[in-house]
Amino acid sequence: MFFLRELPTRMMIDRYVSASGVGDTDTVAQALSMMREASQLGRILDAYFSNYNLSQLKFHILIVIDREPNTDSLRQSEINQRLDVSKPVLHRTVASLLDEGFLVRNDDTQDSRAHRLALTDAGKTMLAAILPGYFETISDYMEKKP
Amino acid sequence: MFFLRELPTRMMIDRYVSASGVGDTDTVAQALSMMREASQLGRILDAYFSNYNLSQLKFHILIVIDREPNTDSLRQSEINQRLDVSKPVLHRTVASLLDEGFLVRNDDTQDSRAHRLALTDAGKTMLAAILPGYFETISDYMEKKP
DNA sequence: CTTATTTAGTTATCATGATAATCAAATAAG
DNA sequence: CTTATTTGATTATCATGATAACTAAATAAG
Repeated sequence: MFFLRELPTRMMIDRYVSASGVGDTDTVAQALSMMREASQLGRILDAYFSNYNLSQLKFHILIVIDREPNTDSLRQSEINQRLDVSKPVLHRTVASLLDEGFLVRNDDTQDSRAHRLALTDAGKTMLAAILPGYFETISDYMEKKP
Repeated sequence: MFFLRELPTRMMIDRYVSASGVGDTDTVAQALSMMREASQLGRILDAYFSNYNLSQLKFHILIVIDREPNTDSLRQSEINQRLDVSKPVLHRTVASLLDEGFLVRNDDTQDSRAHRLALTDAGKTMLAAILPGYFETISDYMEKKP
């Protein structure tokens, strides 16, 4: 999260960046602007997902299972390879998706410690319902921002 | 936070965006890429701040007080106008900065409900110590990313 | 003036991120 | 084979974000 509503002035950045010779002022200004915009868009998307009682993480879990080319299920550890989130948070969020009926869990025949997670029909329906508005929300933000 | 390590393919975006006519595929792809990069840089910055037992929010609080042109103190409500964060979180984090000795709090002579928050010498020293590395960290990330 | 509304700050509670530590099964090493 | 290490999942605990509801003081409205 990047909280600053007004970014540091070019002068202020310049005082530390080009003065100390560690980088380019414009590039740093661009990075700060990127972080601010991503925070704003992130908040807008969180609001969009909350209409469906979902979160960005839940959405991403559904997405990575759905888009897998050769199977319709993944292990928790495989989801973890695809999502940059800690194991306990993934575990808790998967548990919540199971509880809400968007995922089902079956034993893994290869490894008795593991399970395979697949989308239910409700999960597929939710994903189909949420995707167009997701891209539209992003598209709207990009058009309307200065 | 944007967790997806691999962004949706252009084809997948296209299926929802240009097909439904609600936006431009390239623009959406650019937005997703921006969110991913901002997440990654955010994690790197969090790691940098944690070396100083600080957070991005604490840093931003110190910054907005320090950069104020006509005064060396702000009310909590004034900080809130400058930072996109909820009142309770700001309150808690200011309390923590007071406790750590980076801020001091004095009564506001205009309004008995309010207080004025100013940097201590330790706060100014911390800010001076952390700023160059902050910009350098951002600069490094921008140079090294693909 | 008195009452109503707004503003500044605070408290309680919840949601969602992280790390550290643990258990059991699978795999590698001796 | 037996022991050591790695891997998959889980639990406990903490950090840091949010909203809702509250108090007290300041300000506006009647």
